[in-house]
Amino acid sequence: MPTIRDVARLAGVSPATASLALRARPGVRALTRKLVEDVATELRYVPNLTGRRLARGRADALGVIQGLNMTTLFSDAFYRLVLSGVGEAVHASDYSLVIAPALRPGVGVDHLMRFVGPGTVDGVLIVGVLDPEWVLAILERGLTVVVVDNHLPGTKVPAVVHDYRGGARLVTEHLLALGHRRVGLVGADVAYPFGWETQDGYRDALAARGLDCDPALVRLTAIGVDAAAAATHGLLDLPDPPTAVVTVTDMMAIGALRAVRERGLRVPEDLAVAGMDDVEISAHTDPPLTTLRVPKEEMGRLAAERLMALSRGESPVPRIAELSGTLIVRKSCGAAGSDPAPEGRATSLGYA
Amino acid sequence: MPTIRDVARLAGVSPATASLALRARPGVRALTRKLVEDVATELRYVPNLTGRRLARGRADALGVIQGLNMTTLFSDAFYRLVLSGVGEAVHASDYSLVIAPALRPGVGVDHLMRFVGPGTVDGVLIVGVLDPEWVLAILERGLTVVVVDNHLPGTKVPAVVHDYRGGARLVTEHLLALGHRRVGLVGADVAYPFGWETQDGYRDALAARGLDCDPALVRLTAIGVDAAAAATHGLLDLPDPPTAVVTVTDMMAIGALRAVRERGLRVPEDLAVAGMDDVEISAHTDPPLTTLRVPKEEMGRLAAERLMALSRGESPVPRIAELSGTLIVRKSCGAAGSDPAPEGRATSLGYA
DNA sequence: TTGTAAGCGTTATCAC
DNA sequence: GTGATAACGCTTACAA
Repeated sequence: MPTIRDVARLAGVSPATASLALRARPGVRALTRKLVEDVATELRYVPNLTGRRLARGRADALGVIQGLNMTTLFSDAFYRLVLSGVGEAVHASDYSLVIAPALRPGVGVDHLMRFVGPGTVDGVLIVGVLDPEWVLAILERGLTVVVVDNHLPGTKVPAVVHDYRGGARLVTEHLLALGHRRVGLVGADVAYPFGWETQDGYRDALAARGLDCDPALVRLTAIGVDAAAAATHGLLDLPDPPTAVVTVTDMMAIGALRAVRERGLRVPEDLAVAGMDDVEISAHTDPPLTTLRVPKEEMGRLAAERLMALSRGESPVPRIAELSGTLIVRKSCGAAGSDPAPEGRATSLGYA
Repeated sequence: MPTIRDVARLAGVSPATASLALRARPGVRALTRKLVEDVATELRYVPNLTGRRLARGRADALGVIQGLNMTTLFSDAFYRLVLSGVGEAVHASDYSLVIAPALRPGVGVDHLMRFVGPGTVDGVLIVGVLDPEWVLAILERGLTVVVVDNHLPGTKVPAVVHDYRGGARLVTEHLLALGHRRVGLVGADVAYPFGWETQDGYRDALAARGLDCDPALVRLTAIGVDAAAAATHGLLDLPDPPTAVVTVTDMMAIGALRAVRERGLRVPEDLAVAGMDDVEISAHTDPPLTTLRVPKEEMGRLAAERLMALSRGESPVPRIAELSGTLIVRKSCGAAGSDPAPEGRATSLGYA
């Protein structure tokens, strides 16, 4: 592997000059630059990033740490789109993207530093939910941190979040606007903001119509297809069952669809079902899901941009950026809608 | 940021000893080691990976370069599972995973070296199809390369591939075994191995039964839902249309399903449809797809392992590793089957 | 068992 | 404009 000294020697200049020339920096004669460049291509010289990083004291790279509320970043229907946005932004700025292993029992924060420690990356993005102590442990290791799709109340950790409260309200209001008066909630029984924000949004919508919240209609369960199916069965077992239900993720909505099907009932005639997230599969269920489109890629993009800014010493404000979703009306609530354009780059960036 | 010299100084030892102690290497007294470790945790010392990489001359990291036959590695239904397997293997070996930006006009191989050049990674995995010249250009830059899901005939580039020929044959045979005699092929009009291998497999199956291959039943199109739908329409327009069709990807099968639906016909009664790949969505179409399960995660895992072995100087044989898929019988061909376990590790988010 | 010293490949500072 | 030279943080002979 030729080094910059090899290039310099063959070009008859010093390494310093060769370095300047190859990076097209001012302060080197055009002729000299040309000479150096020619030698470099001749030698098939590739600058060694590691050397450069050490010398410059920065990596121009970002790390990604996955939260605990997903099995795998790559396979999770929601987060892989966030990751896609991250990749876009990072590469657009000529930063590298480093993926850390998932935290597991046995893989602690210190182990993580062997992959995304200071020096290798200029900061890390925490995607999803991670115990606050762990986040703080990461900060203590000297890394710049931005959290996506979660925030740590009571801390100063910058975050990019989605307005789940407003989103849940929007979805619930849609059902109410369709005339439903008994709307159930299949919520998430989790101890992080997503859990209570979605419940609050649901209650906001009811309250705005002056409706009472019947506790029997609220079921908190694990986030998953099976648990949501069970919860839906529970709702339909009620003496006075709901005519519509909001599930806080689309995968849970798929569970609800299954429960209805298992009873020989139909969606939306017997039960209207609305989800949240708008993942790939949501347009292909039977019937296609009415849901809230969470701007997943945009969240990833924004978070990456903020992290890069932070690593350059800038301080983006506000500390917490909140994006809002949009209602996607398909067929699972009865108000038929044509399928909208798939989620893509051009999304309105509604700060709340 | 404390360095190893800080740790050494405070522990009253030399950097060399501190280095040995912190890496739990032999040749240092237990007491000394304990002392060094204590100082390190006290100082919150995190070893700087960049320094280590430079000193050791290896990165313990792998890069991933995405091929041209996908939009995004993270969002592609097929390749994200390959990537998932890669991540698993890489992290299991304590290697880092670096994602390179997609090659585009303007992002050439040299630009790529700013992300996954020698020094930063010990080798790169090329996922999917890339022009042979580009692969060679990467090799010329001194990187170790393994290609996944494609191979470069006539070169010595190691690869992990899937037996698409055998797979297409398996799927076609399934249709023939069900009694179909006019089986169409919606193949891929592409100039890389996948294209012709799938065609060969289809013909193999027919030949094994002593059937002629009616050229009118073979349609080569772009890989995509719409093109496949159009091709299927073409087949159904024939005076003597097929009673079954094989599409070489599941996304194309979805196009075929749509075409049948658009004509007011039914699957499988009027046309049996079989796909290949078995992506996430394939179990959720209406009807669920009978398809070939390509071991995507396994391919990624194996490729990563081979690349790591290669980077350590070992030479895995054979140069090309070929994996085979398995037939997944669902309902789109009429031979009802219960849905098999999903690919990969059990996930609580498992689809219904 | 421990310390010294020489690199690894690059960039940045400063003379010239 | 260009060239020495000194870092950057770590590992590893080799010497003690």
